[in-house]
Amino acid sequence: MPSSPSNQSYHHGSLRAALLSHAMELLDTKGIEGVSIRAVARLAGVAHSAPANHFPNKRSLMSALAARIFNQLENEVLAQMETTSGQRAERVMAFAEAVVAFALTYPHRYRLLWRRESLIDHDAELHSAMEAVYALLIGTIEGEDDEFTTSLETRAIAIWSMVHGYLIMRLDGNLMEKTDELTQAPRHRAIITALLEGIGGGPSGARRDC
Amino acid sequence: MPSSPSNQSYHHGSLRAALLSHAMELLDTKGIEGVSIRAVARLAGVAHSAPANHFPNKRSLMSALAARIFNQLENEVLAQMETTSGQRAERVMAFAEAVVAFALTYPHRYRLLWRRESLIDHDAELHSAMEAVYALLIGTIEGEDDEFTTSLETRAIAIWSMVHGYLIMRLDGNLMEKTDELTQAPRHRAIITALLEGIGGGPSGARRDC
DNA sequence: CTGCTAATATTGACGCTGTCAATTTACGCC
DNA sequence: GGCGTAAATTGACAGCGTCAATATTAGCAG
Repeated sequence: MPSSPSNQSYHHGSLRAALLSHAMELLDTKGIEGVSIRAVARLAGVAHSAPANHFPNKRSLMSALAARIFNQLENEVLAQMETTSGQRAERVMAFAEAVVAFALTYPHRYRLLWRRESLIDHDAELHSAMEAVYALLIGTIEGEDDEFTTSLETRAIAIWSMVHGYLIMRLDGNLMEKTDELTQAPRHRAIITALLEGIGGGPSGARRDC
Repeated sequence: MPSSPSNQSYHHGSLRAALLSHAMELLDTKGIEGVSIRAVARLAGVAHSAPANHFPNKRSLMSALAARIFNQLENEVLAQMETTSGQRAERVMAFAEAVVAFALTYPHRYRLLWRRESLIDHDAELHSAMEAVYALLIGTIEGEDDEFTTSLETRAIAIWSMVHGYLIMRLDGNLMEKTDELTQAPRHRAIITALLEGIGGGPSGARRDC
């Protein structure tokens, strides 16, 4: 009966799913370095070498984990964007809001997404899971006539880069600690605003919130 | 004679500097995971436990390495910015240009700078080395009257985030491969341009280069 | 110049890791 | 019912970071 995970038979039945689940648990509690094949196997109650049947090496396990995390992120972004059907700026802000919220809630999961040394270089499943999130981002800025200096794709990468760069530094506490302790959470809103309005041309508004 | 590294005496003389040098060499050739205390000691020709006298643990070694890398980056940025004494946009571009060039030349060094799990949380030397680069960035955008929607600090973090986010994804090959193979290197110029001109308000120029 | 102390390097051990090989178990299909 | 094969087990290996005990030497006090 493959549907019973706690089966005490020799064969686990659904070990692959159980391994991923325990790996996620370890990732959340102990961080990326805390995820080891042997520890995961221990949690699943199987021998240290049992995972080898489902994941040929550690990177394979971590890649499957990362793909699952990208899928979660996609769902979070989708949910957040359903609450907003407004203008381009609001849609971009909703995207950023969802990613920031996810990363701050599950910092280690978010970090793993970019830990390329721990992942398989061109894993198909992982790649398509990431592309799905990227497609959502494209959806936030396309549709209207594009007469910007930069292309649609460049602007998408710009948004993605900024959100990601901000998060990595915030999660690590670099540069941010002294600033965010004062202004609290919505700093990322100001960051996105800076991107939307530009920082090189001159004043484009009166209100300053951060 | 502490100035002779290849001294065959029992005491190395300048082991700490030699260890850092060999660690940098390993970092460049084998990546972050390739830097191990024992491998570094092997390269230096000392016992596997000799580094413990100079670095209490691995994070201490990696932090010293990262601080040295930040210092190198600071010099690169300084050199690049001396070639440009132009407007704000050109200074920002020069900063980005220097960081991008450094990261593409020494990808593993750049990656280590943000590998917080491998570094000491609040190492003083590392922190001040990073702040020095941050101060250069502040210098690129301050001076003129600030009447932007966002604060000076927010705009600095925005630039830094965008450059960093772009680089991490480009080094990893995420999202970038299919785009950069077409447009080649100067994609990051377009990214910075997007930030300078803004992406939310509407067209602000006619020329489109990427 | 002698002697002592503290710094530095060595050896050895421990538990942990990822990975491989050989073996045992049991499911499912003919 | 037997059998092939997938799945799990045990055991081993080298490499890792770290600690403890030991050996060597540099530098300074007298």
